[in-house]
Amino acid sequence: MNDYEKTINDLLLDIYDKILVTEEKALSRGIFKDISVAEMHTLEGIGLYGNRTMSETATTLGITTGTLTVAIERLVRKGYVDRRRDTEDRRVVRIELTKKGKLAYRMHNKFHNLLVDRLVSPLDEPQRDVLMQTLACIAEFITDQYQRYIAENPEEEHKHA
Amino acid sequence: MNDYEKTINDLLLDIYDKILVTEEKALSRGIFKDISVAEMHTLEGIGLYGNRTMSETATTLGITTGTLTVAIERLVRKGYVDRRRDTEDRRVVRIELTKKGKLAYRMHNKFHNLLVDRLVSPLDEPQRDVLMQTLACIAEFITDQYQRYIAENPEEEHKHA
DNA sequence: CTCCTTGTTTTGACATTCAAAATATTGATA
DNA sequence: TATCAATATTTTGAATGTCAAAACAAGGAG
Repeated sequence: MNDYEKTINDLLLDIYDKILVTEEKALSRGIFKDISVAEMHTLEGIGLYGNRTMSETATTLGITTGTLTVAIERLVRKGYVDRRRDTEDRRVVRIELTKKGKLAYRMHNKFHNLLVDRLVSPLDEPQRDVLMQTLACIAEFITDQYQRYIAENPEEEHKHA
Repeated sequence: MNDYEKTINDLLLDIYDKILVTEEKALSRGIFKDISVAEMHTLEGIGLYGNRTMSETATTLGITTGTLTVAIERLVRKGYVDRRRDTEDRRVVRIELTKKGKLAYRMHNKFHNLLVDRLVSPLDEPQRDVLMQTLACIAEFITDQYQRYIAENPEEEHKHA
């Protein structure tokens, strides 16, 4: 491990260490004090263009449907999510963000947007291309690793969005 | 947020998410199957040069002492940590990694190093520069937010290592 | 109509976390 | 020295997040 790699490693550790706490605190002070990072993640999984089923959403989030049932239970109670049975196939449950849920989603996204903006704004056009290539390359590698694990456990097809 | 920024955002989220899952799976299939990511994090908090107290370690990890007590309980039972009362001040409890704990710590470090190595090895020089810049920018952004939170809560000085 | 399949919920278990109460020890002081 | 406040840790009770497996409900093929 050379100096460059060591620095990258340290940066990654630092980011991972602080990001969760920061997000959690940002949430707990905002307008939507009553949802956790995990719950926000669930809102993201449902997405703005709702009408997705429980299983679809669970797959997106990489959790079991049982876990999602419990999470949705709470989010419905808190008024962030709407849930109703499909009229065509009454086994299916459709979930959707309420107005409040969508608002929370957008507020949280602002945090991400701010970060990305900060990231790309100092870069000129060629550098932006390089950034895109770099991230694409890393994403490809890590997806590869990820798929390898999935391959060993074919039952868990966590198709992360 | 334009298309370019949206793609960057999606790539970042995807990478973030998959690195976490990869780490978790790597642990659960490695030699030390019986410890979770959180437990490994606790081992990291204790560090190789042991003899730290419960409170010191809890502060490093950003958790309460009560939470740490429970975690250490399990890690002692599993043979990763040694715990004994300080002979000078018998209120104090000193914890330390066992041989097995140190081995696990080092193995996990290797995993990180290998991951970073594989991540950057396909990148050319300009890509590496952009990567470094980008991570530094993210770390700065997060640290910034993080500091803002610390400033509002001076009592909780999470001095992350 | 029966039975298999599919989508969801329920249940039981465990990990992680906090806040607050309980416990043990120290050190200062009346 | 006996007492008491402060300090370090553990214990307790509660919430959240998670899974696997069982239970339930509905659809669809014969």
